[in-house]
Amino acid sequence: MSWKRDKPDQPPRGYHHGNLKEELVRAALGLIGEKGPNGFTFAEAARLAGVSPAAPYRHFRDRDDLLADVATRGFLVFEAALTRAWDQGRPEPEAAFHRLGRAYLAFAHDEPAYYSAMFEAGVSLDVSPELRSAADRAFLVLRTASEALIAKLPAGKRPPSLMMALHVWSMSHGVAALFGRADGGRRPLPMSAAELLEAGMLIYLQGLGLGPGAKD
Amino acid sequence: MSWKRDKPDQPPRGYHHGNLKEELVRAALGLIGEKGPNGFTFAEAARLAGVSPAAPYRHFRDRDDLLADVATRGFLVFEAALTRAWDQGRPEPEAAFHRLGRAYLAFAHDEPAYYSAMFEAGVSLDVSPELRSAADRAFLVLRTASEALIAKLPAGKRPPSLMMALHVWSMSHGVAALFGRADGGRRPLPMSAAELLEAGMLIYLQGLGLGPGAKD
DNA sequence: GGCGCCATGTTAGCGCTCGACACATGAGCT
DNA sequence: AGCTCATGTGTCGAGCGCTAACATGGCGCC
Repeated sequence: MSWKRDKPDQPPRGYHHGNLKEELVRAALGLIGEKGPNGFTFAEAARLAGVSPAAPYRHFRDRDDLLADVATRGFLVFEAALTRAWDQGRPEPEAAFHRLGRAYLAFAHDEPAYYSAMFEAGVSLDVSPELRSAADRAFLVLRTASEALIAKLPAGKRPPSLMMALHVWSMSHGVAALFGRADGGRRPLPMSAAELLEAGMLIYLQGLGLGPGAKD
Repeated sequence: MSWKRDKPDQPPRGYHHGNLKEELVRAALGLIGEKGPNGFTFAEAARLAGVSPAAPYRHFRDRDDLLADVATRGFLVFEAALTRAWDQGRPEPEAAFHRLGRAYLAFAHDEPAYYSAMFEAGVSLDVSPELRSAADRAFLVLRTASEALIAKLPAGKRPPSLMMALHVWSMSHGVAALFGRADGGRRPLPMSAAELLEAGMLIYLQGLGLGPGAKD
């Protein structure tokens, strides 16, 4: 009845929606962004898309399946943002590296819905190969950047690039999760999350021997 | 551990449970540990406690209120664990500091239910003053440890202890959230989460000038 | 062009949880 | 003893996840 068309001015669509899957994903994104990954409801997404509560099951096995799809798309967007920020390490790896950190936080801040689905919804990476592959590709950007920085160290003092990438990811994720959300009711800080992360990364790089006054 | 009431051979209790609030919290802990912070259900906790589905509402305003209570208790346990690990910086701050990091991960690993409620359930710290206060006291341990380490630096090179504590917390939380859970279906690592965090902290401290070969 | 398949949508319905009532019980106080 | 009130019970309505059976119409096939 009422889910037919909330907006009566919308052009009436036929029996078939034609693009329901996309619209469900967008509805889910909006709901997750508004009310968190748990406030999102299958039935409400259907309502937003203007279809009956059972229609989504034609496109997603269940609620988790939709969530996993959102997370997969999130990782794709994430990877694109990170890749753009890294820009193959131009003009120099250090500057590009700090752009990467800012891009990480910017993504968590500007795309809270994606970020929630990716890291906070409890979706296992194993539910679909596409999800894992998308997550792996996003991580690969961090790894590539870490390798480029490590290459500037003398051969004897190079840490494993995988470990460095994991450190970078951990710190970025920690800052984003604890302090980086849009005033999510967490702790007030004397500095912005971006500044906090940048300072932390500078100290970490210094510890690796990649400080500002490091000689290569 | 036989707090379950579903055993029919249990001595029947009277109309009043007598300790329902505590038992609900323990039931919630068990459920969160088993099925994640969302798999936990108010009615099921009541069932585990052997009371009717409506009884919990006499003790908790709603589901979130119970979750917040669990989180508050979690922070108390967390603070105790961290305080014990730090042990006032004995015998020397560096060793105590690394104990602290291991304690952080051990807590995330050994008490996944508490950790979920504290950091992953989306509970805002503002829902109750006790929760915020408990979280603040746990953080204070990290801050105290950071101050003790910073004091070993020459006066001109001391970073703000708040910032350092935030860095420590961020990295610990990042490692715990991304890799520290009990094989929760995340990414396989070439090293344990504890080793990863310890290595990261060593590099970070090195960057601050607190490395193994630092002179004080 | 006509026909039929089947992807996509709808309705109906089951079992569940959340949360709200009114009501029952009995522990502790006076 | 008798009162009182915190605590537990029974029951209800609304909403959600998900399934099964049915309706529609776009598209390929002859």
